[in-house]
Amino acid sequence: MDLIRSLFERTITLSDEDWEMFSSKLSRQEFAPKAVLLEMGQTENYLSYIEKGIVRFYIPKEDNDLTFSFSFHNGFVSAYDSFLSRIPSDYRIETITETILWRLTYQDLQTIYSETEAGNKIGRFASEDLFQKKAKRELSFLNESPEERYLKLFTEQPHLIQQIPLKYIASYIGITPQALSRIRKRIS
Amino acid sequence: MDLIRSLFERTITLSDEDWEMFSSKLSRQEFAPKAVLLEMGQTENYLSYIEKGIVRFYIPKEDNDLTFSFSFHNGFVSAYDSFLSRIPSDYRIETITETILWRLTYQDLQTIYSETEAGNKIGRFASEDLFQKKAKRELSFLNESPEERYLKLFTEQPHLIQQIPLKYIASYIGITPQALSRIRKRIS
DNA sequence: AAAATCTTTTGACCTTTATCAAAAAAAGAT
DNA sequence: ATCTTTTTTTGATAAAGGTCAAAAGATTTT
Repeated sequence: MDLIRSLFERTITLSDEDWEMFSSKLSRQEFAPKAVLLEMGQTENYLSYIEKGIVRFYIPKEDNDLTFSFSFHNGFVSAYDSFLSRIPSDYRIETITETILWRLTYQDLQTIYSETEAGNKIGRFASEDLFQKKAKRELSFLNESPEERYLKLFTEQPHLIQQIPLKYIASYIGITPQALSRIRKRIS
Repeated sequence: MDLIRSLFERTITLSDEDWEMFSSKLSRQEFAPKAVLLEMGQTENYLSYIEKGIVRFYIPKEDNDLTFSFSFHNGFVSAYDSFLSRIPSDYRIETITETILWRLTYQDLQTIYSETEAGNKIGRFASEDLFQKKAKRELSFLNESPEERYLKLFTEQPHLIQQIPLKYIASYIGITPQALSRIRKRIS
């Protein structure tokens, strides 16, 4: 729990009362591998912090799912667009490995927004952070070839490649598993 | 000015005092076509609302610029990542057509954040909005072919295709001008 | 209006990825 | 440990986009 606080306090300073109020709303939950955290068509009700584990975001497809994002240890999980807009999610969220989350419900977050000074600040930081990640990814699609995207993943997050099935990574990069297999062959 | 207020109030309700405080910081400025709003390497100092005009975000390249975003009439302009992080921007922002902006400086926004209740709320909404746009774009890269992306632009924002040079649109879609030209031929 | 510059199109050829199909390898279940 | 299922690799072919080069069309400048 203190871990979470120290994480936040890298960017935001919270008063003890605000922290008390905030942390009292968090609930800890464990999940097995391949547990569904949010089903497609459901409205996201949680904003969760990952204590441990790997989570995958994807649109289920007949043959090959469209995996568009991962979240890790120390990151956040939420179908944030659905969470914000209260519109059903058009994708599914699932654990890959065993995962431990600290969850905050939409209602509780609204309470935090309205009752604490720091609430909107937290919401603003979370959104700013998420925005910056997506902005980076946009440039990677425009600027880099699939091969470069893979190499970057490989060098920047090697643990990732070891724990996540390649077909998910292929999808995340924007190519077929066959093409990724050939890229790997080429660069090895 | 009232236009801006009514725009905000679609999502956020401001008290008259907060609005007074907020709007007093906005300054109106006009720009000619191809005016540089932010040079690469400079730290973004503005968050601006577009009253009129079209704006292009791009990384200058030897032969062909990498255009990754546009903003229009009623939208916002800012190298928001640089604005947030206070790190120099690695891209340039330029008008395409004659443009009128309402600008807010970083310092003034910080003042608004600290002095008004609504400040963080505004910041949160702006970030949430920007996040959702990038998230949509991420899926369009993974889900759609360049041809589909062009057709979507063409049907959803036809005015855009008339006013923006095709080579910028090609870059935005993620292909060369030659490839876009052939796509246009194919589907016409 | 003519010259100069920039944008868009076209052609030929090459590289990369998609697709269909199947084998090999790895992981999970009994 | 063996069988079953899933994941990864390999092969062959086709489609799409990239690249180099140049022509045609627009726009801007003088």
